[in-house]
Amino acid sequence: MGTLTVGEVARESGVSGSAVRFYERQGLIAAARTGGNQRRFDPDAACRIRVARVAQRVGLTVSDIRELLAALPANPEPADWQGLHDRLIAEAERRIRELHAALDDIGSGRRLCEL
Amino acid sequence: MGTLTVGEVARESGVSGSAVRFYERQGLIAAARTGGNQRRFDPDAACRIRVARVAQRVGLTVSDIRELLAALPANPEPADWQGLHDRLIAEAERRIRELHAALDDIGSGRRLCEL
DNA sequence: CATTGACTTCACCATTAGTTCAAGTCCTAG
DNA sequence: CTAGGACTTGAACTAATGGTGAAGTCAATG
Repeated sequence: MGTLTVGEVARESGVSGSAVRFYERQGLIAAARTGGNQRRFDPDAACRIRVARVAQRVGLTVSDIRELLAALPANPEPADWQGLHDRLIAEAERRIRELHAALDDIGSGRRLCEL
Repeated sequence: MGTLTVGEVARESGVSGSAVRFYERQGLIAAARTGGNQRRFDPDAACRIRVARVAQRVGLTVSDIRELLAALPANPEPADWQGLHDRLIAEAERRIRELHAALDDIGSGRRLCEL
């Protein structure tokens, strides 16, 4: 069920070990424990972290991402990941529209500063 | 020189009084003091705050904005404000490009999650 | 068995952008 | 002159995203 250590997941996903533990505390990834209380992750942990990192670039908070990932079923199929991708894309496009709106407000110029 | 109180600037700019004081501490706006140690702002304070708020929507931090505003001369002319607008626009476009890059990475799909 | 590296928890540090609170002071209108 | 609202300070608190260090435990290897 869980075979990867913190260090292995960290290397595979490109984040620090402390970040891996942080993501577990935050519920983005789940870990089983060995008899000696060490974390053992499923192979999809690194994948979830990679998705989480992209989601962060899009502007989602960790708790947004927790909810996003919570929507995934136990053994996600490609279609499930696709749905997640679609949501991320929609979100990114929303942020882009916001920036365009800010651009418009800047362009409106004097209304900001009628001195 | 300075006639507006904290509350007046707050109303004119649409931010809270505590935010106005915060922005003064951070050097986004300047205040003279009355004999009784109360702040009195120039009429352009609200304008600077409005610009600052748009800049935040674009993703700049308060200290970025301090530097941006510090570049303004004492009595800014329209051209000075225009230069500032141009910088904000360039920055917004940069952020939009970053989001598009994130979109591309999401689109690359399976590379994120080759399960 | 002993070493070594990886792991554990817990708690504190940093940053950003403010907000809230308490206790006290100022200013203006009546 | 006095009441009330607006103002002052500084410190503590918030949320988000981790980083760091101490003290101790586990696991694999020679």
